[in-house]
Amino acid sequence: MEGEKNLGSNSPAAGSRWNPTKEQINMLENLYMQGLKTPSAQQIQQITEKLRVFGHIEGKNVFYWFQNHKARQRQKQKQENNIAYFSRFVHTTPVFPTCQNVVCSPYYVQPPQSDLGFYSQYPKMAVAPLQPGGFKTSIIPKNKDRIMNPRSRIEEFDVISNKKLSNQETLDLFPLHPTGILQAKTGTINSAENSTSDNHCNFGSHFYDFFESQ
Amino acid sequence: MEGEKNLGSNSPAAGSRWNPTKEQINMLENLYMQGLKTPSAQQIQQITEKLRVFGHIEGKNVFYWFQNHKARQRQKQKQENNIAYFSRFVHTTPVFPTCQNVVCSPYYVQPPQSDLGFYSQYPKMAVAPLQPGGFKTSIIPKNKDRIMNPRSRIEEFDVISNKKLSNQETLDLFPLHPTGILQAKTGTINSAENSTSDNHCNFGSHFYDFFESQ
DNA sequence: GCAAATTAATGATTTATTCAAG
DNA sequence: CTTGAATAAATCATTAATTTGC
Repeated sequence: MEGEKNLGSNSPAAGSRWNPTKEQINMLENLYMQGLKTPSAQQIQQITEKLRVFGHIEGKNVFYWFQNHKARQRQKQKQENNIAYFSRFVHTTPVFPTCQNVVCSPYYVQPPQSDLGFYSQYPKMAVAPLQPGGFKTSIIPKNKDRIMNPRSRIEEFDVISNKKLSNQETLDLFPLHPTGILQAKTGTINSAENSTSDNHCNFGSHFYDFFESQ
Repeated sequence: MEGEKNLGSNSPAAGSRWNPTKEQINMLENLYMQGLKTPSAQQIQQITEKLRVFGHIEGKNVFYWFQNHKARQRQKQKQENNIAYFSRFVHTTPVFPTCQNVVCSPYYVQPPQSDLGFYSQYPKMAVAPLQPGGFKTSIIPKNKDRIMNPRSRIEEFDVISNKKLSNQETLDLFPLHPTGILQAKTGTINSAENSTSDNHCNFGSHFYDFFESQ
C-alpha cells in the first residue's frame, strides 16, 4: 500500500522544499475543514507525526501549510464574495447559491462524540455586506477575522502561568479518518507534554518553543 | 546594585512576558549594530544561552527581539529619512538653482535653522502604488533591504541548480563578551553596511527547526 | 511524444500590523 | 508610551502543470 506513491515527498535530503503527498494534503485539508485553522505547537507536533507515515515531513511544513492555506482560502473567499456581490445585480441569485467553500463541514458530519476539541473557528460566513457605502476592493466590511481569537485563547486555557494546558490533551486531534486509520493518539505522542515545566506553553504561539529545550 | 530589574526577568513562571535585563538588551543591541539583523535558529540558540546568565530567557524572546528591533529601527530610519529629505529643501545646497515656482519658496532663502514646518509637497516621486507589497508612507523609494534578485540575477549567477549556499554553516556568533566588550567578530557577521550581498545570507531557516529534531 | 518555455500553485520568508502587558 | 508577542499580508522562490514547436 504505502509503497509506490512516496516518490514526491520522500526524497529526504533532496534539499528544496517539502512536497506533500496526496494523503498528507488530504488529511490537512480535512483538519482544516473541521475547523482547525491555527494549530498550536503541540497540535502541529501531533499532526506532523501522524503525517510522517506518508512521507518525509517536518513541523514547519505543517505550520506553513496552515498559514498559507488559511491565507489563500481567505483571499479566495474574498474574491468569491465580491463576485457573489456583483452577481446580485446581474441575476438575482440567492445569497448563498451554492455551498461556498466557506468553512462548513464537508460531506459527512463528523461523529458527534469526537467533535474535535478545538473551538471551531466561528462560521465566518459574512457574505453580503449590503453596505451601500464605500467598500474598496473587498465587499466584506472587515476581514479582521482574527478579532477576538488570538489572545482569548490564552486566557481561556491559560497555559503559561501554570501549565494547566494538560487538559488540552483532550483535543483529540485525530478522530479524522481520511484513508488511513490513525486512531486516537492513545498516549503515544504526547512526547513533550508530560514534562513538568512543559516549558513553552503552547499559547497560541507556534514554532518557537523549540528553541530551547531548556 | 542592579536593583529590582533582575527579578523582573528572572521570574520563571511569572507568566507574562519576558522582561529583558539591561545586560541582555545591551548585548542584543550590540549584536544588532554589528550587523546581525535576522539571526538563524542556531544563532538564536547561541545568543539565548549566552544571555541566560543574566536571567530567564527563551529563544523566542531573542527571535522576537530581533524582529521587532529590526522593524522599529527601520521605521525610525524611515522617518529620519523623510526628515532628511525635506531638510534638503530647507537648507543646504539647492538642487534646483532657481526656486521653481511650484512649491517651495517662501520669500527668501531661509536661514538654516528655520524650520519650514510642514512638509510641503515635494516631488512626491511616484511612490509606486502598484505594488501592494510595501511602501506605506515613505518618501524613500523603498528600501527593500533584502532585495534578492528580481528574477534576473539568478540566471546570472545560476544558483538555483544546486542547493542554497549551505556553506553558511556557523558563524561564530560570540566573540562577544558578556561584559559587553565584544571584540571584533572575525569576519563573520560582517557589518551589514553597503553591498547588498551581505547579511541576508544568514537566513537558513529561522525558528521552525525545532519542531522536529528530525 | 518530448522537452524547452510559460504559466499556475504553493511552499517558505520577510514585513507590516495589531494587541496588550508593564 | 514603550515594547514583547502574535498574526496576517505580502513577497520570494521552487516545483507542478500547461502550452508550444518540433
